Amino acid sequence: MINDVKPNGAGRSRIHADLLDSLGERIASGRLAVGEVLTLEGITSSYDVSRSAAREAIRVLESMGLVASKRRVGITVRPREQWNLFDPRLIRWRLECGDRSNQLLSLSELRRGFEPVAAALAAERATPEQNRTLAAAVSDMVVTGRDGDLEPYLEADQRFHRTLLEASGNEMLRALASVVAVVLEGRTHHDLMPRNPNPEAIALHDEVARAVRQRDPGAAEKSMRAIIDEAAAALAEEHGR
Amino acid sequence: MINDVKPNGAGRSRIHADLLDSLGERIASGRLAVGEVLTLEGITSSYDVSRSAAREAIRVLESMGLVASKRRVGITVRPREQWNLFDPRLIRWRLECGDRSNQLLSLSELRRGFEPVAAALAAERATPEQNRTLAAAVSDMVVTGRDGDLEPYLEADQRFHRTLLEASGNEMLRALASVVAVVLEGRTHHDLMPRNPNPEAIALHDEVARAVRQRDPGAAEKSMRAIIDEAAAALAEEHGR
DNA sequence: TCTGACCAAATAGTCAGACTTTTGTCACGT
DNA sequence: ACGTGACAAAAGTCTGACTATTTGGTCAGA
Repeated sequence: MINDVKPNGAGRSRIHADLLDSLGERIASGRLAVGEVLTLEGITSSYDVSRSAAREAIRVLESMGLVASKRRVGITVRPREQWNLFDPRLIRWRLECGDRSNQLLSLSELRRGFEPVAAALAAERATPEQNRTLAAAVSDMVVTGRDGDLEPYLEADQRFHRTLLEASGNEMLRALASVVAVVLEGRTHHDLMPRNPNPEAIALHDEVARAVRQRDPGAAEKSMRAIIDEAAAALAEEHGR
Repeated sequence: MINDVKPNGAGRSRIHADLLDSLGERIASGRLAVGEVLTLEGITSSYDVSRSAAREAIRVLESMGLVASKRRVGITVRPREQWNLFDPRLIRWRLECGDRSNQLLSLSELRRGFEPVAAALAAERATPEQNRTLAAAVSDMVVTGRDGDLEPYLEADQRFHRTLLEASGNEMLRALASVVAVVLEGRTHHDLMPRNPNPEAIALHDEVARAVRQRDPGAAEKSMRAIIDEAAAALAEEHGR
């Protein structure tokens, strides 16, 4: 009996969510190794859930590319190359255990690609409302950053990036907002942030907001690239010590 | 009774796959509008499948952010901003109907972000084996492109981009290979390609391959950007006429 | 008439058990 | 060695029951 699931609180559909979370995290962390084989029977008995609950969880994991189900064989953990790494849940699982900094490193490389492009597009398309939101977010980052209030700072930071990606007017870029949010969250919640946010980083956010407001795609793109590089450098430093 | 599902061939788990496909496509195409409400009961009776099958399909759609399920109210189609647009299946559904060119346009903007970065990274990290694969893919593109063999050309094109993304050594970038593959596939299978591939585009692929081989990240990045721009321009032209 | 408490119906969530289909394995005969 | 056929294991599917939650309405009282 695997005592991995959270207590069945007064919440909604806990069984499915808990089972999914537990299995997903076990796979993401490698505790269930690639190639390992499960059976529905095994899951129902070790987690003490019904067959339907187990099947539904497996179907979701299958849709994320984490497992493959075959008759007469069972449920096999698929090789990592087949995982759908952009699923926010999988990202969260991977951050919660195992290769945390690994994940954050690859995410940073990726952000270096798409956030500058998003900034450039936003400079062409942002609405006045979005510009106001960006300015407000930067302002909040300044205050909370100075006081060392990490939670509100995180919220403002997320708001900044989400707004910028939305302002790009590109649905796919906007969809990456949840990914970026998870990354920022993971960075502060897993002690990969300096206790006080770097004032330089905040200044760069301000530069981006200003460039977007002034419809200067080139400058927006450049400053955004600087933000990512700063974040990557900070991450490397925290990781190194 | 909605006669939307493919005939139950000799395949494996047809019921689930067909139901999921049908529902997913109906939602992606907008035939099931945002905010519309389904019930399990309705699904089981209109598709003539069991409750379990319906539940499993809904659970997967839920995990993609396409629907939300609530007691006493039913299964609601969620607003598009909440969809997980990076799920390869959703991309395919959206290409198969409705906003095909819309989707391809946003994908192009996105590719403009990450493929150049991938090319630059590949120039630093590609193995000799990968360089060989890139060269072979370009060679195949030249011959099949000259003869107008669109299917083999597509295959070589996909191979090129997949290899490049893999060579970036970044797992997230590699994961985008399936996205790019679907896009390339959609472009040729939906008459959004010129009958004969543009020789200039092929030359650009060759430039990228050479820059990667010569460990020149800047050149690789630049040429890759040119590829994307060429593709976007071609797409706009095909779309425009 | 408004307010609040309570009740009933609708609907998803969960479970248990049966049957069907596919497929890997192994024993058997050639 | 090489088919080949029987067996069994496992997922796939279906059905029906029960549970839990939430909505919406009803009714008593102020």
